[in-house]
Amino acid sequence: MATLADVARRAGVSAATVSRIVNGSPKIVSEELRERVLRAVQELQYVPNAHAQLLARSHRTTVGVIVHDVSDPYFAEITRGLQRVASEQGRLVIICNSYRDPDRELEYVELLRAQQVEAIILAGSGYHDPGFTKSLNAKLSAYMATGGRVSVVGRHKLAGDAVMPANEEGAYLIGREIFAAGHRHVGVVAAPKQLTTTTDRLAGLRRAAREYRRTLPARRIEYAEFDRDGGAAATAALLDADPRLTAIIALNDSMAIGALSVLRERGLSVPEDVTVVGFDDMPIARDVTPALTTVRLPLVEIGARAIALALESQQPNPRVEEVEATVIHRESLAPPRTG
Amino acid sequence: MATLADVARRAGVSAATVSRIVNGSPKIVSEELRERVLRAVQELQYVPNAHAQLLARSHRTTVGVIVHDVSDPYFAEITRGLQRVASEQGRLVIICNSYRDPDRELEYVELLRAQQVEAIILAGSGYHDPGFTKSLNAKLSAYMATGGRVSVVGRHKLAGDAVMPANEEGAYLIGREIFAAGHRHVGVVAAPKQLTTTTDRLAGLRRAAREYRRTLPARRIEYAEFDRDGGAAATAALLDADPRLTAIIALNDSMAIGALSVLRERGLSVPEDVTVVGFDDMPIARDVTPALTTVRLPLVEIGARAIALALESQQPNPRVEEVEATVIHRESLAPPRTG
DNA sequence: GGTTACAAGGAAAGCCCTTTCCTCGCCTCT
DNA sequence: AGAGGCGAGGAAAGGGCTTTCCTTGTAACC
Repeated sequence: MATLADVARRAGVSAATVSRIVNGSPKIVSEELRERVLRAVQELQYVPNAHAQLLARSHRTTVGVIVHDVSDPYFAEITRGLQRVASEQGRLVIICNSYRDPDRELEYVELLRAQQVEAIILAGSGYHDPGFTKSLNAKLSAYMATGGRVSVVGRHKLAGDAVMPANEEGAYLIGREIFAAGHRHVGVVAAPKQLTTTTDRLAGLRRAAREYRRTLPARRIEYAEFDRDGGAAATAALLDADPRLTAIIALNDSMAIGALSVLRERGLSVPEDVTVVGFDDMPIARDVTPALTTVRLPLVEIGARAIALALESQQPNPRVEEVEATVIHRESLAPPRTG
Repeated sequence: MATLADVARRAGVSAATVSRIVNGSPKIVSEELRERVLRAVQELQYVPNAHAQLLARSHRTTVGVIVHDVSDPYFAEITRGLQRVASEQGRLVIICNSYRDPDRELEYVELLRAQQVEAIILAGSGYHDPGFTKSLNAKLSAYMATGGRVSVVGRHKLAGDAVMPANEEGAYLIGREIFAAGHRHVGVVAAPKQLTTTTDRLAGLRRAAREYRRTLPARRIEYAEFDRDGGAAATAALLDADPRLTAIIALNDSMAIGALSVLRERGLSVPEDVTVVGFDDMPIARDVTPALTTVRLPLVEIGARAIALALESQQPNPRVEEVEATVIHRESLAPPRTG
């Protein structure tokens, strides 16, 4: 690779001059030199070494984001919002997939710190695991102590700014709809227990149940992987345990889609035989049959807010922003047959 | 941020020793010093500056990938394969979304070069635009001239290794199924004309048509954005122009899903009234109603191959690997009503 | 006892830039 | 004519790390 020095030599000027021209510094440089340098840059196909620049300059310009998996639509949407703001602000973003592995998450925080990122965004559910939370917080605090910015989405107990999707409230709202429609035998297709997202949403559901003088017994909650196949498995288990189920609440849309597929296989029609609702309102939710009634979280905006928070001027006290959830009514919810 | 020198000072040793311990160099260091250093590292929460390391070391360890949009399932899958191989090989990957903007693509090549990446992977359709192709090639060649590795997926005319999805062949195969089933009025929901993916797939369709002594007149091809809404718009246009259509071939699954939604709105049932087929076999294809008959491209593997090619030992002559397409039979294809 | 050999740790050069501080030459003003 | 000012360009000091080459101290050998 051609270096600054190569260009300088070729143009017969000092490195300082080349640097000034290449970076458009305010310092005035004569037209003649400028031309010679630019020509040399062209001829050598010179591109400045970003790492050397970073070392020499003081300000950082990269932000890191840790998600469970970008190819999961939930995170894809968040990342999209994030990217938009990032490029508006001239920042490069490094995306890291933790695949819901706490250790990997820890490693990535370290890696991003090593990369000297300006901010770290953590998206995705937290874990009920005090040990892990503690060590993550320790790493995050160390990073923040040296001027790093941290912003998390949907995690209660972490250092840094936070944007909190209304998981509890959203679940409460959709739960109300279910109970208001008269469902008595309702099953919950849930994500793994140790995810805070699971417990938050479950809490909302329970609040709705209480309001309608119902309960959500443990046997009507089936925990599984937080994806389509997990949803299918949990639905099958629920149905096997109690064939009278008239409604299934899935804790996200992917799981709801898995539920739909099992129901179809078993010849049960939705919503006539069984109501199914999801959570998140991912784009595909309107295109499955029947279109999913679900809870919308403004994911793109959540991502955008998270990075904006991190990038905004250094405020000492962590801020938390709540974002609302709304129920999207489509076709997969109906009253039970025997009303 | 604590630096190497800080650690050295605190442990009362030289920077060289700290470096050797932190990086596990083969050089032997006494147990006592090692302990002192490790303790200092702990206390200072020291993390080596990755940029300084990169500058000081010779070997690179990051690869860059340019896709149209990671949140598009097509690229999400490719990226997943890519990421897998990358972490197996201890590489960090930087993902760049070009949003199908040629200029941005050019910029990103530059940016990745500046980041000193070991390899650049370009995924996603090429453009029929000689000027752009030429300048992209120039940049790529400059990069390769200095030891950079390039690998592209599905682009004919670019420097570097390539993995070529069988776009023409896949389209030919699905085309044959359509014509063999007896469809005579078939419309094509196509992506923008200037994408090579469009022309390749169209070519395959034409070959199939020829074999069945049919043609694909221009008025039966509607070009639109390469996504769900584009598919919906194109389908509507096609239907308006010729209500007798009995089959719609969409050039990818997203567009097919858009087609499905328009058909549903208009009260046409699939596949009884109209057959719909897609392309790519993205995960959701099996979950829409009716499940999509489509062409499968092994996307995860394509991503994995692309990065493997780039990372393998420096072979001078570019290699190209073809990957096969297969038709996945589901429920959205049937013979036309009037035999 | 003197030489050699080796092991353990340190000094310093180098990686590629940015930026501060200088220098030099010329113009302007009195 | 001399002082002062200013404008254009360069020298050099970092920035944080790796790694080569040295130095020093000790063990081993004849």
